Amino acid sequence: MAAIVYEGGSLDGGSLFRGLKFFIGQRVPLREHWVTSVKANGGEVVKLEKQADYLIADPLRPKQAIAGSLSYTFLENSLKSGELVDPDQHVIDVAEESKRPVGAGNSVPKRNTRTKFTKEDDDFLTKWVIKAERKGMPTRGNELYQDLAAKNPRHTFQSWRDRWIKILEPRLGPTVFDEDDKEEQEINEPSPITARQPSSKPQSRPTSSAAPVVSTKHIKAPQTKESPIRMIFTDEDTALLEENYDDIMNIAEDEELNAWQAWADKYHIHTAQQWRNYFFEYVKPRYEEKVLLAAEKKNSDVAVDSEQPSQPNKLQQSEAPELLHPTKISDSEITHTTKEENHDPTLSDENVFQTELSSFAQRFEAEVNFAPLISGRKIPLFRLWQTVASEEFNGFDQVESLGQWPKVAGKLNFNDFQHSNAPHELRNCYETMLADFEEFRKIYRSKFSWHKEPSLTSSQENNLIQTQLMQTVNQENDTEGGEEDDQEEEDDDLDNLQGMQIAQSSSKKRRARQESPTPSSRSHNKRQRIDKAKGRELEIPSTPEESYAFQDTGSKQKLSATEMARSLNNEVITVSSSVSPSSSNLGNEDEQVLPQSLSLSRRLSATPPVGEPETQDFRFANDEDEDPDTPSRREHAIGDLAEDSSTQSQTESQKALETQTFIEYWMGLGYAEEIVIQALVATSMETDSVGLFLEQLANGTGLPEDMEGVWTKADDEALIHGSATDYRRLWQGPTQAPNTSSLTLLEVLSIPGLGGLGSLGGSYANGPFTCWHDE
DNA sequence: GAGTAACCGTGTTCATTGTC
DNA sequence: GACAATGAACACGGTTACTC
Repeated sequence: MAAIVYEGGSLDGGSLFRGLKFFIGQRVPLREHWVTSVKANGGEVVKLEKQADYLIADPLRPKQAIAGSLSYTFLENSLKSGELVDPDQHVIDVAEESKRPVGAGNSVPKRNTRTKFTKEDDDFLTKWVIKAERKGMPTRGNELYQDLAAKNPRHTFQSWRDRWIKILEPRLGPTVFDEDDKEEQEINEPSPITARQPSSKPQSRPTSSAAPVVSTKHIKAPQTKESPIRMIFTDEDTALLEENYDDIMNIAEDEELNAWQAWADKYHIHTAQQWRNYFFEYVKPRYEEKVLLAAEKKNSDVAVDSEQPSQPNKLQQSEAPELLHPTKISDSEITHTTKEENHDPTLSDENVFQTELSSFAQRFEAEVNFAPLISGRKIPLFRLWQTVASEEFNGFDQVESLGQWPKVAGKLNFNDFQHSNAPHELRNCYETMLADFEEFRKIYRSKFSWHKEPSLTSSQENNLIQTQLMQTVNQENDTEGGEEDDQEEEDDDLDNLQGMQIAQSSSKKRRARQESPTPSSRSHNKRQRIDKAKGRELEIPSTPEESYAFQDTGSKQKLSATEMARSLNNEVITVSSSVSPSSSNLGNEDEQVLPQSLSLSRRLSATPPVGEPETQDFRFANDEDEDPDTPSRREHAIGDLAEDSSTQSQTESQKALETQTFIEYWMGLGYAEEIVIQALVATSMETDSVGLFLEQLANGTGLPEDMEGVWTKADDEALIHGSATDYRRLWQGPTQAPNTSSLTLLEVLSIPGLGGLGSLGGSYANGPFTCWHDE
């Protein structure tokens, strides 16, 4: 062979590569040069690798080289030498994993024939992809189709993938579901969607420019192919899906395909896939977020909107009622006793429910999720409360004993097949967040049957409340006389002592110490259920009582009147008035009611607490001067309560009995008697605070010194020099606190000039207990 | 031969993981 | 935390069998 050497790429022609076919990779350096050189020397550059005798590639890119490829140095050296050099010396060492043969390669089975996609293939593929998508798997990756190809080798995974991406997904809907599917659909039970979809919905709706658009990630058909299906979803579309949220979520997995197709058949404006994508990508997250926000908003509303009287379902009406209660349980379904007796407003008024539960939880530093996630759905906690507390189920204990949680789940539209775990989750949810609340309310409501008093109207209750407050003021005025001028500083102390009790109305006297104590400073309910939430990080916003603390004076009375109309407070107020509205002895009245109930009610965020009248002694002492309306209201209230005045003379034996009851109650909860007594002493018989201290005393951690209601050494030092010495004799120390039979403290509460319990200092666990009287 | 669609390869982007 | 390595996901385009 005549060797023609082409130095520097000269192209004078030759026969060096005559008869040889080369495939030169696109990324080979100086590719054009090599192509020209090959052709100039009689060779042929082919377009297909498999047509080539030699594959020329870049040795610096072995991964891109085909197995058996030669480096371009083969051409270079051959041209230099004028003869073909040994190709073996120029073979590119292709990495094993990247080796691939010419053409389809060996990594996948080479198919000599094409396999047409049948309808069965398409259906199989569609169901496979939808199923995967529902599990959150990517539908455009390789893995999904590799698995599919392993299960159904009629096509390669690439082919399956292509089929879906290029063909089925764009046109999904009308073409995916063939007659066979429809027949199958007819055989199966009608899906919830088809069974419950509204019959009068328009079949087409105007397009809203502001409406969200289905993700083009999944649906690109209208952009590439002729399709009557529009991409824009209107608010009506959204509302339609939200209305059927529960039903959609209850669709069994194997029914989903047919259900969406049926849905799309009825609402032709979108394909089944579009409807489905839109629902899961937009409607469902949005819906759940709305539920959550609605719950949170209610909490904040409760804190801020203190002057608003309880308006049943107000929020529900204003904020997507169907959202919060897509399948609302009717009041009649919940209870038939609402109008006659013992109506629990928490069952009918979500605002009340959330208010009271928030307060209850706050009391125990627990966190309440008003939109808990159950089997992937966020449900309003109120609905769970309504359902379990309804007459049909009659509370947690009955549901638990009768194993009715599946039935409860059914009531909440959980599919027993698809959401098999929903009953268990609902139970846990209820037990964690509602069981104690329910128990509390049961005890509380049964304890005070007065609530069933049918003759006591709301206005009467309000009047009772007013009267209670006014009588408290009267008592104070009668006993303190002109000492009111000196009350300001004392009020601060009272604020500290009584915490939120005064917060509602004594706005001007708020001090930093009234701020909510740190979580660690609060004790917890001893019971286990509540403690479950103990470890959670508190996210409860500023306490509602804080909000009330800044109510203007003019609103105080109104606030009391309206808020007290709320159930729990009504209960307490009525108790106070009916049992013994002894206006001057706060402690006495506290002891008249169930300790836990009382303490809890005092913590109720948006409502004046149980012992409000008593605890407002000093507040109203000031308020009297500020509020010109007070006298008239007082007269009115007194008039309403005239018959109760006879009950104000509580005997000491009654007091002793109540004190005993109080202590026994807490002992019944597992606290040692001395612990209860110590807590009582520490709180100046402020039963509201007892619960806060009991746990810490029981744990041996002692009482915090920076906690409201706990009197510190520093406080004592500052205040010990007053006329309190007159009363110091009453206290010998924590260990000598009044026992269950001692009413010494109770007597102190009514000592003229002392100002009731409010002016009585608390104690700290390890220091001398001190009473004082501000000069 | 042209058109279609099944099949395939490759480059880019991005998220995850491991290392420093 | 920064960086690199790795692999999955994705988009795009090429190849080729098949049909008309």
